[in-house]
Amino acid sequence: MNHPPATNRYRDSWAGELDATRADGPARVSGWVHRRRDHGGLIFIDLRERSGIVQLVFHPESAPAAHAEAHKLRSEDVITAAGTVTRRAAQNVNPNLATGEIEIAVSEVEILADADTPPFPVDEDGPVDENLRLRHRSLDLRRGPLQDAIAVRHRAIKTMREVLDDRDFLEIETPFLTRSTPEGARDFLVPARVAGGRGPGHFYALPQSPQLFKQLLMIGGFERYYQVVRCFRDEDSRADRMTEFTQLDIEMAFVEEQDVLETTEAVMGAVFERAGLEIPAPPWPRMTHAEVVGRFGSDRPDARFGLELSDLGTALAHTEFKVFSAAIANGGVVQGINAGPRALARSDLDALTELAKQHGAKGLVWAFVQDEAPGWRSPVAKFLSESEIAAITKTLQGNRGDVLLIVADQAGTARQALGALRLELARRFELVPAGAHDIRWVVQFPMFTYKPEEQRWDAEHHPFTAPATPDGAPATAADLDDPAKLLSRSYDLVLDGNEIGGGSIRNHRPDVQSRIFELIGIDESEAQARFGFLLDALRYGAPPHGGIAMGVDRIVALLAGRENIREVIAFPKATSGGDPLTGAPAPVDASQLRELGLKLG
RNA sequence: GGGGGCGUAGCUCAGUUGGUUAGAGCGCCGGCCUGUCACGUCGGAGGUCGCGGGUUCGAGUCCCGUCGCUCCCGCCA
Repeated sequence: MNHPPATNRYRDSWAGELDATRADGPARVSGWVHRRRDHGGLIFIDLRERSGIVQLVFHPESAPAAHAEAHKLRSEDVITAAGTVTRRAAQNVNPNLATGEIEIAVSEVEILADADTPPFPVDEDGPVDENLRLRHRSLDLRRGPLQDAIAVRHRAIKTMREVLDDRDFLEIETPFLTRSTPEGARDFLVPARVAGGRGPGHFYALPQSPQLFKQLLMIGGFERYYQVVRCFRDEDSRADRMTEFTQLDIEMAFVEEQDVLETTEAVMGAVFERAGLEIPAPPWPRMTHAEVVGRFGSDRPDARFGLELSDLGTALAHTEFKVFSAAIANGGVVQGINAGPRALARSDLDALTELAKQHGAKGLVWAFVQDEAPGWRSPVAKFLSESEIAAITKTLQGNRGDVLLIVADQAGTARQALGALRLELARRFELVPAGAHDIRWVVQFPMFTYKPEEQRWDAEHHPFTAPATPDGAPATAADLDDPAKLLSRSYDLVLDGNEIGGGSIRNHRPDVQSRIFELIGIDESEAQARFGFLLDALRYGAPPHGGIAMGVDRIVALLAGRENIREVIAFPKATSGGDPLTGAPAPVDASQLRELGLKLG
C-alpha cells in the first residue's frame, strides 16, 4: 500500500506499514483477527489486512474495557483497534514480522463483525481440499498464496497494457454475445429470447476468441488493437486450461511475422522483468515446427534439458526384427532417446512402457548399454544383429550404463510417446536445472492436417491463417493446389515447455481465403452463411494483418510458480466445469425455459 | 468417452491379516497463565469412515455400483 489510507472511523494507518517512525504516536487500524494469544493477563492479537500484519497488545490495567472485549475475540472476527504505536523492547522484537519492531497498545477496540469458526485455517497456507476452498472462496482469498497470486496477475496485466499503450495500441472491446466462430472447440451457447425478430430457437455463442472481430478492426483502420479478454471453450479442463480463460489479444495491420514477434517480445520481456523472472533478452530463438517436433517430440518443447530424439531408420535400414521393419514398411519410423545412466528397475521400465502406450505407442523397447557382447542388455537384443545394436548405440551416443528407449510407430505417435517419456524422465530425475528458463518461438506450423476419417484437410491453426510455401514465403491462391506441403505463417511462444501464446499472419485477400474454405470442405454458401461478414469486409480493402493471443492465466501461473491456473484465478471453475461456489450450472425455472421456447429433453 | 489417484473428526492425516469402545496433530469449547508471536498448560466436546448394495458371525478394511474432487489420454491452442 503505497498511499495513505482514507482517514475515517475505521483506520488512519495500514497495519502492515507501521514502523518505529510512528513510535509513541496514535494509530487506528482495522482488519481480521489473524491469531490470538491470550495469556490471561496480557492478550496479543495479530491483526491482518491486505498490507500485512501488526501485533495488538491489550493490557488489563491500562485499558480494562478493551482487554475485556479482547477476551471475546476469535479467528477472523473483524475489528477496529485504536491505541498507541509502541516500540518493542529489544528482546521482544519479532524478526519474522515486517512490523516486528513495534506493536499497538490498544486503548479502544470495536468488534465490527463476529466470525464463525472457519472451515479451514485462514492463518496458515497449508494444503486444504480444493473443493472446500472453492466453496469458501472468500476465506481462501484471504490467505497468503491467493493474495500474492492475484497481485502478480494484476501487475502482469498492467505491464502488458503499459507497453502496448506506449506503442499506440488501442484497447477495444468486442462482443460476448455473438455468433459461433470456427476455432475448433465446442461453443457455449446462449439461447436468445429475441434474436433479431427471428423468434425462439436461435442461439448466441460465447466467443472462443475475438478472432473475427479483431480482423474487422484491422479492416476498420485501427491498425493496432489489443484486449484483455475472456474467452470460452466448452471442452474438458486440465491443469493449464479451463472452460473460461483470459487472453491478451493483439492484432496489427501492415505487418509481417517479425513485427508481431517483436511486439510480443517487448510486452512479455517487460512482464517477465517486472515479475523478476530471469529470461534472456529478446530476440528469442526461433525454431520451425518441423525441427522442434523432430528433436523434442512436441510442438511445445522444453529445451532446458537434453534427451533429444534421434531417428534410427538408417541404422535399421535392413533389420529383420519385425517390430522395427514392419513399422518402417508401413510408412512409420523407429526413433529413440538416450535417457542417460539411470538406475531403472523393471517396474520403472514397465511404468515408462505404460506411459508410452498411453500416448498411443504399441510398446517401448528399452536397452541398457554394456561393454560385453552383444552390446545391450535388452529383451530385444537377440533379435538384432550386433552391427545394428552398435549402429543404434552410436546414433544415440550411448555409453556404458546408459538406458536407451526406442519406439517404432507412425511418426506422430512415436514422437509424442518419446516426447512424453522425455518429460517424465526429466521430472523423475530432476534434469531441469533449478531456476533455469527457456523461451523460444515455434514457427511455420503445417497449414493443414489431413483427416482420413473425414477424407478432408483441416486447418491446423484456424482457417484465417495465411499459408506459406515450404520455404516459408507467403503463398498465393495457386500454391494451395498442393496442400500437403504448405506451411502456415503462424507462431507459438513457448516458455519452459508451456505454450503461452500463439498467432499468425492472416489472409487479407479474399481469393486465398475462399480457396482455403474450399479445401477444408466449407463450400461457398456455408462460408457465406457463417463468415459472410468477414468475407464481405475483405472485399473492401483489407490491409495485410496479423496478431497473437497470449494465455494470461498460464503466464501468471508460471510467474507465480503455481502448477495450476486455478491458483491464479480469483473465482475458478472445478475441473468438471462446474462452480462449487455458486452451484453453476444449475436448473432454471420452467417459466424461463418457456420464454425461450425451450423444453427439457 | 477412456485410464490412474484421492474421499475416515471442522482441517491435515494414520488406521496392521476383516476382530474389543475408530486414533494423532492442529482447530474448537472451558479452566489457569502479564511478553507471547506455531504462546504454554490442564480438562472436554466432536465421527452417516462420500453414498447405496453385497460377502461375512463380524466390514473403515474385501466385492459390485454410484457420486464428488483431481491428474492424464481423447478433445482442446
